[in-house]
Amino acid sequence: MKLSPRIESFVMHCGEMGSRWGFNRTIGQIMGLLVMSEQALSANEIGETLSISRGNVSMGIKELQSWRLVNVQHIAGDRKDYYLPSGSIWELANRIFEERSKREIDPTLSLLRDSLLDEPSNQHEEYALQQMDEIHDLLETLTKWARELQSVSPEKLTTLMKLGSGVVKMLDFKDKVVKSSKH
Amino acid sequence: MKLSPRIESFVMHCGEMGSRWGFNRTIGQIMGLLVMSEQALSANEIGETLSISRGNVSMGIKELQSWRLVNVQHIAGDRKDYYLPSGSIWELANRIFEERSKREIDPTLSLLRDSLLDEPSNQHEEYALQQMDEIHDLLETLTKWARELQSVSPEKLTTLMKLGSGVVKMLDFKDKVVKSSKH
DNA sequence: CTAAACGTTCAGAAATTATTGAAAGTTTAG
DNA sequence: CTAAACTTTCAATAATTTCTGAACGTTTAG
Repeated sequence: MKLSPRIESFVMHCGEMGSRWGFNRTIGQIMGLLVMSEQALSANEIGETLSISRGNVSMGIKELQSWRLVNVQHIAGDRKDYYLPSGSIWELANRIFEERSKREIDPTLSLLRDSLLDEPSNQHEEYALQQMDEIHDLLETLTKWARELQSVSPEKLTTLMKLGSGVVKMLDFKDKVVKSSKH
Repeated sequence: MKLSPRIESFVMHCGEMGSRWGFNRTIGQIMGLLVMSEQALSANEIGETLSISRGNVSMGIKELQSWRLVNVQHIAGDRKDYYLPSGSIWELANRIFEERSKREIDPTLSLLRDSLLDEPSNQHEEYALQQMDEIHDLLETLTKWARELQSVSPEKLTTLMKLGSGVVKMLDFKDKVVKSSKH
């Protein structure tokens, strides 16, 4: 499949950014390609378009499935697997976010939880544990916040995001209302 | 410098997580070590404690400085540079967040902006550009949100975070108040 | 001025990660 | 059952990233 220059440069960009987004070049390219394509693509089409081996496509798709970013589609009378993004751009971003906190935050949180069970045993540990405790708190708050936002409907989330720092003004507003109702 | 088992395992964990957080093992370890240490450390102390070469420490510190995560401290009558984290845990997390969006989002945003200037030139591009546009929107909203939250004071941000999905209930609350005031 | 005590750089070596392609596994049409 | 059309796996290889240590630069004490 030949890509237009513009689409090709987007796909290649996804490759370059791949490792920053948490996967590797090939996987970035595959995802970029699938997102750009209106039809689901077969493994062969993907491999030919990106000039990568059949085996590599298979591994890449497997990884993307573990991130819940692609789904398989079957076409009646055709034995091939056709791959497509598992949802809208919004949903994909959400999954990446979720999956990344699982990989980047959860392990640390669990280490810190264990580590903080015992009392400090000397001067150095006193300070170190204090620091660990702060990190622990921060991460707990972050994941709690993230988890709760996951359960909010996309529309409300959009409203919230569009509001930006207006959220803070709203906080003040609520404070005022609550206070004045106490009088 | 000999570390207690608990501190050592935290530092090693930072090493393992390093690449997931956007840097590499050594850099993760150095940062972990500095965060655990009440006193600023010299390059030699860092290298000896972590068993890494002098050159590697130098490069690691340089990288951490480019992330604005460590500062240098000088002690009168001592020629050595002493390194320490550039702020509280909260501030460090903030900087990592900021720096990562710079590296993970900005380049894509700029590619998309350019790419979306011209009209689609065929059927495939029509769909592809629509997708690019959605990604563009999402990233713009995200960065705007992030930028605005950066300008909010830590205390208010803490209140906001502790509130969690309560924020959404507040949205409803505001709606109600606004609506009822229209009667 | 010299030597010691630092920090920095960078070419080559080592370690890690990604990729290929051949072999093996699976499914289905005939 | 067999062959064809697929997918998956994995050992070997290639590419990339990280690390070392020697060479070099700078500053200052004596």
